[in-house]
Order: sequence, then structure tokens, then C-alpha cells
Amino acid sequence: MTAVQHSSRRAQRRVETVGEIKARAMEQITAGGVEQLSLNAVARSMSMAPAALYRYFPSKDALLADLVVEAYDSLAGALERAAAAEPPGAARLAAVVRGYRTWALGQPNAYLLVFQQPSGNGEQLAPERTLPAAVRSMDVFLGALAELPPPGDLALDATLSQQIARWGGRTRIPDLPVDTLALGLVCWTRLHGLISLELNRHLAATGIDPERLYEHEVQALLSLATTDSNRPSVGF
Amino acid sequence: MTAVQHSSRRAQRRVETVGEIKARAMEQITAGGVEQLSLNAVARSMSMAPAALYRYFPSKDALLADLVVEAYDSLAGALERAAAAEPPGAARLAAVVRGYRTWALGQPNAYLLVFQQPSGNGEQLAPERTLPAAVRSMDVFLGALAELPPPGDLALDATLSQQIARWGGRTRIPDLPVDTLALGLVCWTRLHGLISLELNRHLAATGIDPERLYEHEVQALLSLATTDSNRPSVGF
DNA sequence: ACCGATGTGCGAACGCCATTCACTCTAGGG
DNA sequence: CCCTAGAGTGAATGGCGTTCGCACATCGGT
Repeated sequence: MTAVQHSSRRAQRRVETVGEIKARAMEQITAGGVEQLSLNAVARSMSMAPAALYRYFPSKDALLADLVVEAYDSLAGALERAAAAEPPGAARLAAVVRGYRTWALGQPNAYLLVFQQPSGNGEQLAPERTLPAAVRSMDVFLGALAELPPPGDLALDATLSQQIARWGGRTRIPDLPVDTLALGLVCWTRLHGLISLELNRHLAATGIDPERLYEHEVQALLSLATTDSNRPSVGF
Repeated sequence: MTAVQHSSRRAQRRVETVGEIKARAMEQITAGGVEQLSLNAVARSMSMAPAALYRYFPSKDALLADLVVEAYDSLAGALERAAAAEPPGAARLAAVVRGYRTWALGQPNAYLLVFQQPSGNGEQLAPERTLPAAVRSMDVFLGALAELPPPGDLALDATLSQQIARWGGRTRIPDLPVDTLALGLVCWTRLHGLISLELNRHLAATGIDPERLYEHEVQALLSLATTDSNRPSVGF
């Protein structure tokens, strides 16, 4: 188990080193994207031999998994701060939703690190650690939505609403209506779509200001979320 | 200029070789994603020395750019076929929009190749060739939308609608209303959001069937596109 | 205070990669 | 028929992730 009991001098140094490795690695990613991360370069930047890094991480992928979790947490933190800065209600939701893009633009390579993993591989990167981190940021969306009156009927089919409800069970906000959960999901997918295209420079080619397009989608989501429940809705 | 006049025996061989290189490379990508593509492996699979490939492509990136264009064209072709299989109207739009996901799921690594380029680099990959290819598939969306009555007011602000109109000038379908163009854009970004998350396995973790979620968004888009223009709309 | 175990670092090596170079050979056109 | 341009090669360079064996430092227990 190697529980760090009284944190010996060595154990202390160790966490420092681990921290520095992650920091240097993240710097590289911030500067040039995931693909630019090189263990050799990290080692060099710390005046170490490349082999020494393997005392701290069993592989490059393991280091990457740690960084993904870190980035996820940073995103969740940013969203939480954005939410806290506004009073509950539409203003808070708007702040969260805008904070999402702000964070993504502030650290594009971290966003890509989290949301587009190196494509080919069959499996996720350490899902047992990334998943909780993902839930945390989703909770901010859901928390903001929960403070609004539940949205209009979203016309979910039975199976879908059942699956969404089950998924909602994992959130830390209890007893959310299915439609609220679904709305949170929709926020996420739509906003991610825009951000993904923007970061991958697919919008730049159109000459359209991504911010305005995003803002427009934000308005659509806000009106979806704040429209009183008895409006005859045709889906969403 | 080296115009291929009577297509000498050598020139003929050359295009064959180029074709085989691209084919083998695409196989590798299909099997394992962009990152798995190795020029050495391609050369090996053709019983060539790695250096020989450089007679046909100046670099790996150049080869990759070709493959991106090819993938784009394949997508556009698939969408065009999907469109042609249905009569104009809502049915055709639905077919196109579903065909988009079908193609993406059929060749996930090609989709990722096109829509999430290796993140870190500053610039696009050969935009002067990929752009027309992108336009072609966008045109299918717009073409299907153009056959419906123009959508309700989307409440675009002035600048955005101006930018979208300018962008619309590049399509091969003339005189589309701005709201139709905007709707096409929205289709694209929303659907891409879902597909991107699905291919990157972010939806799998939720236990929600991506197809149902997609279908739900499709319904939303269809109702947006087919709602008669004078419905009081609160954005979209 | 010593000792064995464990942690930490190093250099060398392996096998992979993209890319370059100098070189052959062969097919083609004038 | 020759000579040029194209096609292919092997070797080399410098990068990468990773493994191995060895040295040294530090630690816990005696």
C-alpha cells in the first residue's frame, strides 16, 4: 500500500519531482499541443536523463492520463468560479456557458487534450480517473440549470429518457428532472461542437466570427432553458 | 508545367504508385488512426525502401494533406448519394443529416482525420485544397435546406448575418436566404458536436445511446427547418 | 552505528520514426 | 545512340519511447 505516513524526506522530494514533471509536460502541451510532448524534452528541461522519468511514470501514456485529469479539474474549477460569480438563475447559466468557451480559448491545447484523445487507439485513457473529473464539470452545468424552473417538454422518447435518468444518478445534484438533465447534455454537445470546430480552425475558414456564432447558440440555449414550461414546444 | 500529354508509360506507372501509396496509408489510418500512420510501414507494405516514397511525396504532411482531401471528398460523395436517394423536402434533409453520422461511424478515423487535425501546429493543412472539398459537403446540407420553405426568423444580429451572407457567397447554390445559411451552419456544428463526442468515447461513459441522442437532435433540427416562418420564434 | 532494502539517477542500448544524401540503374525522348 | 530525368537503394542523422544493468543515496530497523 505504501501509505505515506510521516512523509519522509524522500517522499516529499518525490511529490515535488512528480509535480515538476507534470508542470513541464503541461508547458510543452500548452505551447505545442499533445503531439509535441516529448519525455526526452521534459527530462532535458529538468537536467535529467530521460530514463529517470520512468521512476515516476511507467509510460508516456500514464503521464498523459494524469495531465488529462489535471486539465479536467482546471476546467471544472473555472466553471465553478464562473458560476459562483453570478446569482442563481439565467445569469449564472449564461456565465457558466460562456465560461466554458473562455476556458477552452484560454488553454486550447488543454481542451483538445481532454476532448480529442489521440484518435486511433481502442480504449480511453484511464477512465476510472477521468470520469469523476468529467462529472465535476458537468455538475456545474446541471447545477446552474437546476436553479431555473424545469424546461419545457423536450419530447424525449422513453428509452432515451430512461438512459438519461440513469446517467443523472451519477451526478452529485440529487433529483434532477430528466428534462433538465437532457438540457444539460444538449448544452454540452452543442457548445462542444462549436468549440471543437473553432479550435480546429474549421470556422476560421468561413470568415465568421466564432464568438458571435457561439453567443447566438448561447442565446438559443438560454431561451430553451428559460421558456416557461407550458409553451407548446416542437422538440428543441 | 509538365503537362501529361500522351501519358507516357512512366507517367502512368507514377499515378499508379501514388495511388497505391495513398491507399496503403489510408488503410493504416483506418485501422489505427492518423497517429499510427508511418511512412516506413507504408514503404514496407509495398516492398520499397522508405526513402523511395519521397519521390512521390515531399513529406508525410503532404501525403496527409492528400488523404484529408480524399476523405473530405468521400464524405461529400456519401452525403450527395444520401440526398439523391430521397425526394426534396424534409425527407431529403433527414437523409443527409443521418448520412453524416453514418459516414462518420463507418470511417471514424477518416472523420477524425478531417475534423481534428494534429492539434498543436499553428496552421491548417493545405487549406487551398481542403477548403473546396469542405464546401462541397456543406453544399449538400444547404441544398437540402434550400428545398424547404425558408426557416423562421433566427434573430441573427446584424454583423453575424452579414458574415454569414458573405460566407454564403462561396457556396455553389445561389441566392440562399441568410437564415437558411445560418441553419445549415447550425446543423453542422450541432451534429459535429455529437459525433465528435461519440467518436472520442465521451458519450459511451454516460451509458446513453449516441444514436438516440443524435436522432433527437435531428428531430430538433428538422422541426427548426420545417416550422412555418411565422411561428413566433425565440431564437432557436 | 551499521546493514540490507528500497528509491533515485545514469549511460548505453534497442528498435522505431522522418528525412537527407550520394549512389546506381533504367527507361525515354531527341 | 546517348544523355537526361526519374525511380530505387543503402547508409546515415537525429529524434523518439522504452528497457536494462549498474551505481549511489537514503531510509527503516536492529
